[in-house]
Amino acid sequence: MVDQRVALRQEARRREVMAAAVAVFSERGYRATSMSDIAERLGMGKASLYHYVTSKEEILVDLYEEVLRENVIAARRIASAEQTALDALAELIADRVAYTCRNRELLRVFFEEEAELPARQQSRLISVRHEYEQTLLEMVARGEAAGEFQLTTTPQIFVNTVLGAANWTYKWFQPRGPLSPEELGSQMAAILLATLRNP
Amino acid sequence: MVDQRVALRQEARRREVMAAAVAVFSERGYRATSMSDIAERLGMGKASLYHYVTSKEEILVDLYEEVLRENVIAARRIASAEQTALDALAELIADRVAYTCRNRELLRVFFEEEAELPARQQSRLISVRHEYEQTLLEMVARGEAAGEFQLTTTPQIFVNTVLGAANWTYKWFQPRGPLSPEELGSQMAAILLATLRNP
DNA sequence: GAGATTTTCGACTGATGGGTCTAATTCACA
DNA sequence: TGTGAATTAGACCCATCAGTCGAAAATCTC
Repeated sequence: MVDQRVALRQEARRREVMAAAVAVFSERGYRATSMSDIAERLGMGKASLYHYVTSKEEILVDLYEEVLRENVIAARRIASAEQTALDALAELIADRVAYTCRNRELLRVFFEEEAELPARQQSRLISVRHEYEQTLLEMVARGEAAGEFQLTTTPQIFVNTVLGAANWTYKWFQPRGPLSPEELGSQMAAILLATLRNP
Repeated sequence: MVDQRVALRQEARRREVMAAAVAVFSERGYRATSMSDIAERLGMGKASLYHYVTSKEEILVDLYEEVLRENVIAARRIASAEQTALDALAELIADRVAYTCRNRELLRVFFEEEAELPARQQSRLISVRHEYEQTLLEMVARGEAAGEFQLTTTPQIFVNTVLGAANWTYKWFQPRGPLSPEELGSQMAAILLATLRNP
């Protein structure tokens, strides 16, 4: 009973620490950020941080774990969607863009700090990324086989082009701009899939 | 006479240092790279490095300067091209992709170490980027005004989408793959401009 | 409100890294 | 082969930083 309460409070505080870490890592970079920087942002001393976290590296690994988890879920959702390959692609791209725009700071860290990960996590990262990409490739292959559309390039190149455009949004999306992440997502999907609609 | 020879030799050696720095920065990140790492890669002691370079920061600034210079040149070339807006766009994208693929390591540093730049360089970076983007936007506006094509989104969004796809190539292009940077460039241009060819 | 538990932190440690100093070594040229 | 400049580097300095320790506050429980 009591343990529960304490555990929950700690959990919540831990999340605050992670959020602060994301903010600072994103702004200065993982390596350039000291534990004191994170602590300062929370108005606490560096030593206190270690009550919620065991190491700086653990923070980074956990952040990656969070994004990776989301990736796995997204990949599953994609694979099980019952719709035209074209529709599925559109939904996927819009989703991906929206997610990226909603978590710009986290994804900046995710995309730019790969080299800081311990080897274990690095291979997990690669394998999840591969799985995600594979799902996408299969989707494209399905659409092509069904005669829904025709590519002018390798599926691989098409997929990389699309993902590049979508991922890059963490660098330029403005949350105070006129478009919501979802609106931007569907507009970008339209741009990126235009090549499929006419040969 | 003699000074010339010496100056040239030093210049050449300096370039080797910069190249080594790019390689290591790209692999481990700027902050995680020590001067000894760079020196080691060249088979020399850390102290020797300082004969060719005055500080670690200077190396980074110079690398940015190099890319920035290329950007300015590219922007000028774009602006002065006498051709259809559509053709110009295609050429530009292909160019951009090819350049990025040919200098993957340098561009990884360029895109991922912005936060490490001193304020002076950071504003220069922003202004050059802005200029480049502006040129692109004008090109799109010209094509639209001339009735060459019609956008389904803001020019800004279209441009960001295109640049995202092009820039992202530093993350996945494989120099040992079947496609040359130029071939990939023109294929990607086709994908990205398809949206302009039919409403 | 005593006693246990949780949370906080000041002070410390060991390691790393940017940059310097001084001196040895190599090189170009006469 | 001698001389002065160019090149190299070992040892050193100082700042920063991840992580620890012990103890003081703050909080909770009954």
